[in-house]
Amino acid sequence: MENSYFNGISCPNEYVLALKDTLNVITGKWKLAIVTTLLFEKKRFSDIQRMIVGITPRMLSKELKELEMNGVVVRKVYDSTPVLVEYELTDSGKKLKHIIDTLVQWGLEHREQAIAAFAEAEA
Amino acid sequence: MENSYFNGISCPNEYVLALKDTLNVITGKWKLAIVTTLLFEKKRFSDIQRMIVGITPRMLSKELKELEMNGVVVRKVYDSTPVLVEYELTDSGKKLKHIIDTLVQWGLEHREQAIAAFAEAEA
DNA sequence: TATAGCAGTATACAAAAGGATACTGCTATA
DNA sequence: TATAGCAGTATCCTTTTGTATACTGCTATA
Repeated sequence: MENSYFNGISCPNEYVLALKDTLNVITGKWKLAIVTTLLFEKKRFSDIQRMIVGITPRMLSKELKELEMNGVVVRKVYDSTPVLVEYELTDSGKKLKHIIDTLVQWGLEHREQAIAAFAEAEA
Repeated sequence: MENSYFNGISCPNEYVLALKDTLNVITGKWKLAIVTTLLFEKKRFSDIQRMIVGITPRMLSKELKELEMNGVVVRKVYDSTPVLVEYELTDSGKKLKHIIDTLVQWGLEHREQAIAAFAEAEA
């Protein structure tokens, strides 16, 4: 396994790429919101739009395409009339729950300390 | 504990805020790079700048201020001559290692599947 | 036949994030 | 006394990200 230098620290190349991949998937204003609604169950475009308050169809379309490109979501088209489209998480997508939990956990543990630090920095 | 609606899903208000806090800390082009270099040991401004290839002093300064505001980093000024400034992770900051590990882990597990999905979406 | 819903796209714009470059005041060292 | 290093700041610009608004083609239902 080859190593690369990330911030002067030698570490496996894959680690750096893996980190970038993950960040790619979870950053973006609506990405985690979309993933969260889909964790429950697969949904249609208009369902998602209704559940996520404030999202425009343009952004929903864009984010869904990126999630699909990244293998987090699959778009299923049923050729009924009228056409039915459903968005569903892949296995990888479902595993994002663990990441979300970890992020929430850190946030909870950190919250009080952060508030204190912020108050101090303000003063 | 009060609940709020996140994407139409009822969940504790704190969870949503906690998630936002964490995302605030880890998003930004250089945030995790800075945290990673500091995980090793505390460092001076110019040390960090040397280790993170490509970062400008402007961005480093900006990101460090935000990390400090968020209680992830502490800025220590020793009034020697010339003045010595050191940046160090707080306890919360050190705990970000767990998040980074989780992100890398997901990325590694996901990588092969993602590549396949991408190839398919292209075709 | 008019209306509403589905699944989006198109165009234009505003805001946020990040980059390039130059500069500051300080001091230790050659 | 000139130079280099420390710890940044200031100004301007480009790129990326996200918003607003209108529109498309299709079809089921009233």
